[in-house]
Amino acid sequence: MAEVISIPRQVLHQEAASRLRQLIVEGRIAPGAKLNERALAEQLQVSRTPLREAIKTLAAEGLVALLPNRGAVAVQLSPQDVADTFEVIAGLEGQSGELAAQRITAAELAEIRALHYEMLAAHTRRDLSSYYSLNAQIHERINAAARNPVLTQTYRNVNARLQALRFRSNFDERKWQHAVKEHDAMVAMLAERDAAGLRALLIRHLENKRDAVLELMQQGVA
Amino acid sequence: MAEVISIPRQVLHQEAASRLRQLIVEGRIAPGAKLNERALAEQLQVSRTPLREAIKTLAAEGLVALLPNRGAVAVQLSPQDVADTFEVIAGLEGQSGELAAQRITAAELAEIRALHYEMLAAHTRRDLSSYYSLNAQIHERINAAARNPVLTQTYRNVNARLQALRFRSNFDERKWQHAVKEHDAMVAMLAERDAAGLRALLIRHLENKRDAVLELMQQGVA
DNA sequence: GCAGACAGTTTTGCATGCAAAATGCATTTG
DNA sequence: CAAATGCATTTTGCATGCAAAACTGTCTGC
Repeated sequence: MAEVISIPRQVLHQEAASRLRQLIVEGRIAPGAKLNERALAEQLQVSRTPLREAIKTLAAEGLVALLPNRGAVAVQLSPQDVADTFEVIAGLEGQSGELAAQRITAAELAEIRALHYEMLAAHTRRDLSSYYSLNAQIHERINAAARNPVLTQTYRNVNARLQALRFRSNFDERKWQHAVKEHDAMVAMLAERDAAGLRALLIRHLENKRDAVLELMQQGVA
Repeated sequence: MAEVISIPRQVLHQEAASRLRQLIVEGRIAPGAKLNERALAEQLQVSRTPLREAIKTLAAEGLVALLPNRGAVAVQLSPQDVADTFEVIAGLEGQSGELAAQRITAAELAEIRALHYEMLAAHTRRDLSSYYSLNAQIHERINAAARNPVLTQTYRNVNARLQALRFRSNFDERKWQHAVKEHDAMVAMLAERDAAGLRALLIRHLENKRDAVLELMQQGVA
């Protein structure tokens, strides 16, 4: 007889944390929105105890803010917060690129190149959703090629706070063109194992993304 | 009549997290040691619920590891973990120095210089405890001068994992001398606002610390 | 007409109880 | 004698209950 009871793959508080993280990163819980424990617990089908543990986890990751005796809210980043966060991400990506250029294997490089071409296709089709996903994958792969799990975790953690924002950026055609060009250069520098060059390029690339996001924020789009 | 009941300055789970963090960072809970919820709750004078929330916070900070259905243990870093962590810290400190050189005020610089002289005094007296504390303070001040709260938080978070280890390093007289010299150069470069130079110096400084710590680990001292 | 007080409700924060998983230990078995 | 088995105990993970704080809306007094 087959298993009747479904086995939870993770413990509940981790499952709850994953799903809540996704809700926030995807913007389905708006920045600044209050997290009502009872309502969220019902939505996620867990009791308040594991949910509260999940909230503490996300608080440590910087995705929610805790207001003593007043619960938790999804973080709302000020333009200054966004600028600061991009500055840190730029440093982390720069380091990732620097290390990746030294440590990447041919297979990894080939995979990044393949993703890059897919991204070009998405750009040509003006398929923003695919473009965004492929873009994120390429940056993740560069990070992975640096072969430093601590760097990867730190990068992911800080990056998560920006995901909701970047979701709608790159609408400006000229900036989009420019970002694609920068990606071209990235692949070339990776192939040439140009550590310093890739580092500098990634930092500029992130500065451009920062400016694009800040501009959108000022227009009230994000 | 005066207040009879003491007002808890923070909510319990945050208080518990602070104290537990301290226990781990100071090495009073050994790396790899299991965290028994009932015993810890009694020691910290809280019930298991806020303690469990505190443990989730520290897990997100990377100070404890969660073993599903088997509780939590204080992290034990392998030499590779230590090397990876130092690599990230080096990047973060390098960036801190780079930004600090651009943004530091005269007052901040003066304070760092004062701390530096105190550190020289501690070194002359072979007062390792004071030296260690002043050393950490100087690095914190440089970080603060970078004026980026996200960078500061990220730095603190990653750095916390190493605190227990560095506690006993720098016993090697020659390396100690060299570290002090590097600190001399740091202050000079800050004064000259030499961003690139300070960045490079801090990275080298951290590489030296890394090597010292790894050496001690191999000797089984830490 | 509006600030402030007040009662009712909601919500958070914590303690406790209970089921399931893990652990320890003695006994059995090959 | 080592490995395996079974039982008792411990420990974790979660649900629930309760007190205190925060919020809401109403009413009173000026």
